[in-house]
Amino acid sequence: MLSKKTKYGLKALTYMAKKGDGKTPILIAEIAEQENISKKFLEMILLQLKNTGFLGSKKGKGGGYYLLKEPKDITVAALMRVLEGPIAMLPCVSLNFYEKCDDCKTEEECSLNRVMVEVRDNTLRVLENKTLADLTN
Amino acid sequence: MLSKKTKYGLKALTYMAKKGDGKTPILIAEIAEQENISKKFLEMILLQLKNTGFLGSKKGKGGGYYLLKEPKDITVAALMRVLEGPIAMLPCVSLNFYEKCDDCKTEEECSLNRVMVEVRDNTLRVLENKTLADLTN
DNA sequence: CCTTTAGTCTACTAATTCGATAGAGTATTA
DNA sequence: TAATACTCTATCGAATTAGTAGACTAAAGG
Repeated sequence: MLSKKTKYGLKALTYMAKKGDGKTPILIAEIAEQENISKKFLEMILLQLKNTGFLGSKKGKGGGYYLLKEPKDITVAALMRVLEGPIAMLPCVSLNFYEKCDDCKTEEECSLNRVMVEVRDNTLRVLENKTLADLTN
Repeated sequence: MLSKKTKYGLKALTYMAKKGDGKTPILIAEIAEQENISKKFLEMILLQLKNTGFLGSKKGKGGGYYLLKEPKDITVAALMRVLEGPIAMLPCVSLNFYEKCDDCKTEEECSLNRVMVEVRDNTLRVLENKTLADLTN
């Protein structure tokens, strides 16, 4: 299951993609209210998305956050990796967060490895091809 | 990501499917050693799988656990639902653990709902058709 | 019948994560 | 220079995760 952080992050950026023109900043407070998200919690999430290159920000009056790329160029998979971490069900089948399992001798012998690779590929086929632009419909 | 509990449970039952004849009990200790799982932790997992109808048990000398069904009749999805809970990424798209999201007005309006349904369907297509018999290869 | 074996059950723990909040600080605008 | 709005650090309680300890019960077998 996705954490609320990931869910809120995706919903917030979808809101921004739907509403914004790409350069006019949008208030945290507005997003929080519209999407029913705790404002303080959302602050943290958007800040992280800024620090990872998805958002730009402007302080003071008329400030807020804005998307740095076009919605169609931001995949759900990329956002999930930043907010949630690995998409795969096991570390040993993760493409971006690979880690060896310490209870398996080899990955060839691991009974779960192959199935989880298959799950991962099916999941990624969806998430890599879905962008913020698709979520706004 | 799957919890270790789920991972261990799947590996343990795969071991049993590979090794057992369906009625001769297999020792917890043997599975734990062969699959590098903490014995005490595995006790708890197998007990749960007994209480949910997957395993039978026998106490005393010559005792242990045995599968109640044939490996080909136990899907990975069924095991994961018992050990891990929901397979879907959001409660509102879970077939077996459905829950309404309190931050969304309606599910039609929710930008994430449709994508997550698609992910779920793709994941289930794999997991529902994969049985313990497939894992033993 | 008594010892050994092996699953059952309850309880507890340490560490981590999750979701959220508080409040001071800083940049920007008017 | 006052108001605005993002930035940063710190903290919090609750829940979850992974694992351990130890007593209890059922069964086999000599």
